[in-house]
Amino acid sequence: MGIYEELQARGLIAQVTDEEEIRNLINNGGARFYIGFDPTADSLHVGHFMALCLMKRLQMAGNKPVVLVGGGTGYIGDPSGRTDMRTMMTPETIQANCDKFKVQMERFIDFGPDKAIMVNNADWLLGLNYIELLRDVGPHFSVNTMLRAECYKQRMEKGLSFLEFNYMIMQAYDFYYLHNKYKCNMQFGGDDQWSNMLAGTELIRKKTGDDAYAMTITLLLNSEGKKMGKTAKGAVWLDPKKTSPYEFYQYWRNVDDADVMKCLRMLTFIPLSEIDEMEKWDDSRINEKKALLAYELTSLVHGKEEAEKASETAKALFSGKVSAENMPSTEIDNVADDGIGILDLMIACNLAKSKNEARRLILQGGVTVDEEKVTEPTLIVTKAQLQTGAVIKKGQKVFHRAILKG
RNA sequence: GGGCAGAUGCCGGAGCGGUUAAUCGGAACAGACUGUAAAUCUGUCGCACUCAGUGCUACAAAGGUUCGAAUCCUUUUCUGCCCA
Repeated sequence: MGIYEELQARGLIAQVTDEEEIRNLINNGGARFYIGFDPTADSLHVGHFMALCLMKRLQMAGNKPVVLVGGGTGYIGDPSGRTDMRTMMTPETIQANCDKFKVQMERFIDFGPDKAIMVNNADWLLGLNYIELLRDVGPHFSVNTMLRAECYKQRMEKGLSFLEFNYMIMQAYDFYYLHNKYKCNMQFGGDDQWSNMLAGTELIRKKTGDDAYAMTITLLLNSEGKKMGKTAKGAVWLDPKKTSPYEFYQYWRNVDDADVMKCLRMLTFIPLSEIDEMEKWDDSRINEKKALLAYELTSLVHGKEEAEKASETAKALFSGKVSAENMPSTEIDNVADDGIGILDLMIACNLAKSKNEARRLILQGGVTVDEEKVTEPTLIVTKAQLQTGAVIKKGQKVFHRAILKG
């Protein structure tokens, strides 16, 4: 079974421009493919993770990845699938984000000689001359076609600025540029990128007569049809400072029953034969699958050691032992001699946004400190408790340790 | 450039002079039930406090009319639609 068949079996392939050609290329390690990442935040998140995994799989099969960081397109903002305009980022932010991306990606992709390269489209986009560009690629784009593109449809009703309209042209130009410079012959991307990617293959064909291919990855949606990787706090990040390994683990530990198998297939590197075997498991083993999923992913992103810790912590906490070491924690300073009020403490630990919210949680019986249910919002947590690390439990499954600083 | 319509809480969307911190739906959070799942039921869902109460800040922004404005008027900003 070739890599193409494996991707297909894992449900990762959404659309392809030419199945036969693509199959041949990637199964024989002949693809030099690129995936673009827009630096819209200071960390990669779960959405990018899919793309990274795909890259890794293809790299393992002998294909050469080109990681493109959108330092230039970041100035524009991709309107695909969005109903509102992106906020404009400053050049400094864009650059800082690009740098962070690079560090995170090095965990996954081997950037050794002749293995993979990383480029930043700022290097060629920022120096473009408007008139030259127009004369160069302008004639090859049909506005009529562009307006019909799915990715602009939504925005046609809500309003689409010329700035964002040009995103497609920039992305197509990227592909064209990479094709010329690095013999890049394929592009991968999220399913929402389909029209942008097609624009690229067409531009290459029109300008050079060469064939180039595009393939999209299925977006990871949960059983409700929403993008996965979002929590109440926002995205699930790959940066341990933004989403701790424990929280990351918990996110996957808590996926819907209906989504477990899909996630195992699409996100992990567990051999398909084992996954097929798991499919046959009795329903009573569903939690085993979830634990496995969480462990595998945490291990991929944060390393085996962190995965081990997160898994141990979770096991301990949920079996009632509160002594676990690795739960998320906050260092508290400025504590008066007689202690700190539970309301302030919860805010300090980010467990509540306001005192009102904290009070509410307590009145509803949702807060526990060191295994004792808090009944009064006036409760004081003493310095002694904080010294050893007071464990606050919010709701059924949010554990947090508050430790005295110093 | 001209005409028309609109801007309400996380999102959608009511309200069109007082009884409105703002109907309703979704999301979210807590409780019950469970398997750290889903579904269901209950409660909560602007901020603060001495919290069954009180105060403050809010309906794009700024002014104004009024005893009283999210609701009326003026200007500004933004958005959609139509005409050029």
